[in-house]
Amino acid sequence: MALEEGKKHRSKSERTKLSIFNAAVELLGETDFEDITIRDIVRRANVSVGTFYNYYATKMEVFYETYQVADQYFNETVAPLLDQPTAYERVLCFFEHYAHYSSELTNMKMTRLLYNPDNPWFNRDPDGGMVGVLIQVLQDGLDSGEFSGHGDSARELADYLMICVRGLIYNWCTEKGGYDLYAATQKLVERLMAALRP
Amino acid sequence: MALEEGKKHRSKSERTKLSIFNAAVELLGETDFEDITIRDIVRRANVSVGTFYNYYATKMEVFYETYQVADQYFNETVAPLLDQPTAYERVLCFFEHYAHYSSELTNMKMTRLLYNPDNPWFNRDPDGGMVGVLIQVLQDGLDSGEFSGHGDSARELADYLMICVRGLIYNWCTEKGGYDLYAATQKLVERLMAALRP
Amino acid sequence: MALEEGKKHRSKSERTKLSIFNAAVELLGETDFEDITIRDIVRRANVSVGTFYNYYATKMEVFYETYQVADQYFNETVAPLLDQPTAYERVLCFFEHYAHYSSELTNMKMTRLLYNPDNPWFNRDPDGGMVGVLIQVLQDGLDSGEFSGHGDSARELADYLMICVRGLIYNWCTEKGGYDLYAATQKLVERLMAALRP
Amino acid sequence: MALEEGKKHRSKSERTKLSIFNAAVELLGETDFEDITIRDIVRRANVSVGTFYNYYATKMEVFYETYQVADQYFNETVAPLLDQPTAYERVLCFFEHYAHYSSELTNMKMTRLLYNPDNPWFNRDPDGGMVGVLIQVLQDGLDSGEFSGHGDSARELADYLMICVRGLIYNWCTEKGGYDLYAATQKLVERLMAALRP
DNA sequence: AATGAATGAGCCTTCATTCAT
DNA sequence: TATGAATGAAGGCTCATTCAT
Repeated sequence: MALEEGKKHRSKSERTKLSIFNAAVELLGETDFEDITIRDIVRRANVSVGTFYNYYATKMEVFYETYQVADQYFNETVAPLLDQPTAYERVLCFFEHYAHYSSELTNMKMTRLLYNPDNPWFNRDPDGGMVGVLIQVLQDGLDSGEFSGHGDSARELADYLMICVRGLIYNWCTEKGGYDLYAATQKLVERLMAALRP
Repeated sequence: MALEEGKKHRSKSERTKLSIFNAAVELLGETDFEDITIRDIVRRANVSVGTFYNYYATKMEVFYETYQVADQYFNETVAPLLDQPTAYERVLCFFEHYAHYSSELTNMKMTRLLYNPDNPWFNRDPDGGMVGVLIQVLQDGLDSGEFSGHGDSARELADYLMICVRGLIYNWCTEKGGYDLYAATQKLVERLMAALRP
Repeated sequence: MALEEGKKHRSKSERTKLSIFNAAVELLGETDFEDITIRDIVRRANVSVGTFYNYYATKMEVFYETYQVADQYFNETVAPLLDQPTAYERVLCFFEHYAHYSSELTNMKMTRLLYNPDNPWFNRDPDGGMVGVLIQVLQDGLDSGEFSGHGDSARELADYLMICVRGLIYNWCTEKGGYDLYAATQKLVERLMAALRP
Repeated sequence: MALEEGKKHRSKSERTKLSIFNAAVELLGETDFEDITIRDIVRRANVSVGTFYNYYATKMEVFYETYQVADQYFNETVAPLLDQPTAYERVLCFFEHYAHYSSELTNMKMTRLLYNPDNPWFNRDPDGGMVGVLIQVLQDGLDSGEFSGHGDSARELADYLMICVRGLIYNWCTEKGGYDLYAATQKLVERLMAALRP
């Protein structure tokens, strides 16, 4: 993923850290998390093991960092794109990006890792991250009467959608990406939205 | 899990194998799969490492076996219980048992493990296992006009439901079983069934 | 090798022991000694591990027994065949059988094993075994003036020949039996005999 | 073995590797190859197991390395010493060094190990290694008419000599080095050379 | 005599992490 | 900052041997 590409004039230190991070992300796209060794990462990043530990205190840290990056991506890049006229369309668009993001960054092990309660980013306020973006869209739909939560809040509806879509991504992972995640996501979300009809 | 409890007069050999299997299942409920060692299992089963390998050729095998057990359970125990008048109720009942089963046997690691393509049981005919039971119920509903697949087959609808419910179980695992899985499953399935209304 | 074939009416016990011995010998012809497990042997002999230990106290014993068998074979079967007119021909004939015997029974690991000083058969009187047969032939040649030991005794000449021929068998083993051991033995012995010309 | 002793100013890394190699060689002189454990090696080398694997990918590798060292030794050290007037003397000298080398480095297990077809050095061009040195000497003798191959090439004659001398070393090993290998080698080679008389 | 389940010491190998340079 | 050699706990698995049946 072309994360960070727009920025320039990084210090050497920043570039080293980024090369480590990118190497980790790349490997995550190819290999199971627990099969990735520090050696794999530093070999790809062309640095030494010692250097790795100059930037990350443990092996987990570099992976946790991808979580932050995801939130950033949704807040800075995706949120501004959600300008479709109906909330329904905006939900679809949100998950289109979610599918895109997932198919490039996530794999089963990674997802599991990020949801590991040891992850210090795990219990952060959901409103601030990518789910926050979705909640906002759903709230808009509830407010305008376009959706009915049948008693549930926007946050609860977001959980409902996220849980199911993650189930799909999970399934897609187990099938080794053997089908089109975009199309499958779109079809699934359309179905799920049936429950939000007023 | 009370699996196997009804049977009697097992040979010593059968009892040993069962104690290993049960120890593995128990540990799976407490610990990550990859953090469970052979030594952990045999310590709990009160046998030696050598004994473990008398019954299972590799560490994986004992876990794969839980998969078989699940299919058996659904075919032999759950299927006969699905005698409610409407297909809708039977679907709910199926997932009630699925939630029950999952909350006792499954955890995140286990699910992931079982979906590992290396699992020889992974590519078995789905109609024969637990999903087969669900497919049958959905087919009945489609045939009677109680459901509409909107162009999808019973198998595809089963996938839709299973994917989402697994997403829920997965979420439940990440939250360390912090909420009532039965209630959550029931609520989710009711929502999902909105998409099957004719 | 058709060892023991001529005898009849063995007791069940004798037949069991023989089947174990034969299984061990067969495996020795296919696999390295240290890669043969008790399980391999008993599986081929169609008996249980317990039965193995009823007849042999340790894994080694069954292999050591082949040594005895070799001596027997040379004393009982080969010796009577050495009736050629010249000692030279008798030496060639002896090694012809030696090559035959080796190519069917011996492999590198086995040879090494049998020469292991822990082998209780190792330090037995050489005159009694297969080398004894060779020594006799050489003594005859020395006595008749057909050979000259250039100061060495028949025993020393036998060692000279045995050492070199074993070197050949050893080489043949490392090349996985890739050439004709009979022909190579014959050629080698002819060469070695040049040193025994009066 | 005094290999490598002349060199100085080795890096720490080189010294560590050498200490592992030397420990392995030492142990080989005392114990069967298959009875030598990694732990034995590293204990003697005063390094950790992990360090062993920093230098050798498998247990075999360290032993295979002795093979390379042997070739080097013969090419770099022995070959220049073969300056005697007759080819016959040069052959004797070659095997004198061979006996020296073997009695210090080789033992039965080692020889067997090195001849293991899994050894990547096994099928290397023989002309390049120690046998190459011998072949050259024999070729000289054939060219000058000092020897007669009776139809065989220098390579074949070298095989003849090597096979027999290895048989001797093998015998010497089985007798736990209980006699003077130099003297025995000299006597044997002199005998073997009888077959090369024109 | 025959069985085979049970044993457990011990093997090879991996890899996150440390630290002297 | 950067390096990479060194560490060592820990893991999966093997197999000769024992012994109750």
